[in-house]
Amino acid sequence: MKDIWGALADPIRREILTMLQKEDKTAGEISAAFPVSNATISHHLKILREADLVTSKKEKQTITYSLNLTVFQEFLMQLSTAFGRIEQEEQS
Amino acid sequence: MKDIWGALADPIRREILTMLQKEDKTAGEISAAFPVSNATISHHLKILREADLVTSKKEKQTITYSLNLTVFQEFLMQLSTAFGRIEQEEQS
DNA sequence: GAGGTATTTTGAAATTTATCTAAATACTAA
DNA sequence: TTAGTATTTAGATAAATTTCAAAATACCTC
Repeated sequence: MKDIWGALADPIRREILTMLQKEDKTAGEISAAFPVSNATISHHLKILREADLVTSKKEKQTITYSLNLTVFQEFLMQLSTAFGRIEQEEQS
Repeated sequence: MKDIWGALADPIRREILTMLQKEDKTAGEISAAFPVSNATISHHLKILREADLVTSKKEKQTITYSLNLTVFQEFLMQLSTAFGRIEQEEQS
């Protein structure tokens, strides 16, 4: 459904993206990191999938999630062109 | 309250920011641009103010809103450092 | 097939958000 | 001070979102 803003509006979903930066994780591993039910995390993952911010790959029993960095960076690009280029910070 | 993500989650609020890029506008001018009541727009403006994304200045009868580009760009900076630097596009 | 683990889906409750109308505030001008 | 314009606040309702427990799906192993 491609609602990136909506997907990014929830703090749990943003944390999920952050943890996927380091490495791919299974739904169970992601779920274990938050104090909510796995049904809830599954729902958050669905929203992230629909926004194309993550991809999932079914393995034996588990489903492994990966960050779709490309989509995220395209989103950042659009934002930064829409709202003025990001300044070159050159401290030192 | 500084909830930038929350403030940016709503499409009307994002449009308000976009229209303030061109030039400052009064609450009434902003309100006139959307098919919702001015009370609703006033509420959206409050959320944008609390997120520090806009500033307001009371003039005679009107209140003029301005985009706080600095806060927006800091937000972009944080995002882009968190999720990998934005590529240097150098098409010609 | 029976049981076990991993994950998603369903359906419902709770919370939050967006919206409206009406009332309140503030200022101007006659 | 009365009337008018601009904006916000209050209170209520509607719609969307988050969450949970329980059921469903899928796959693996005995």
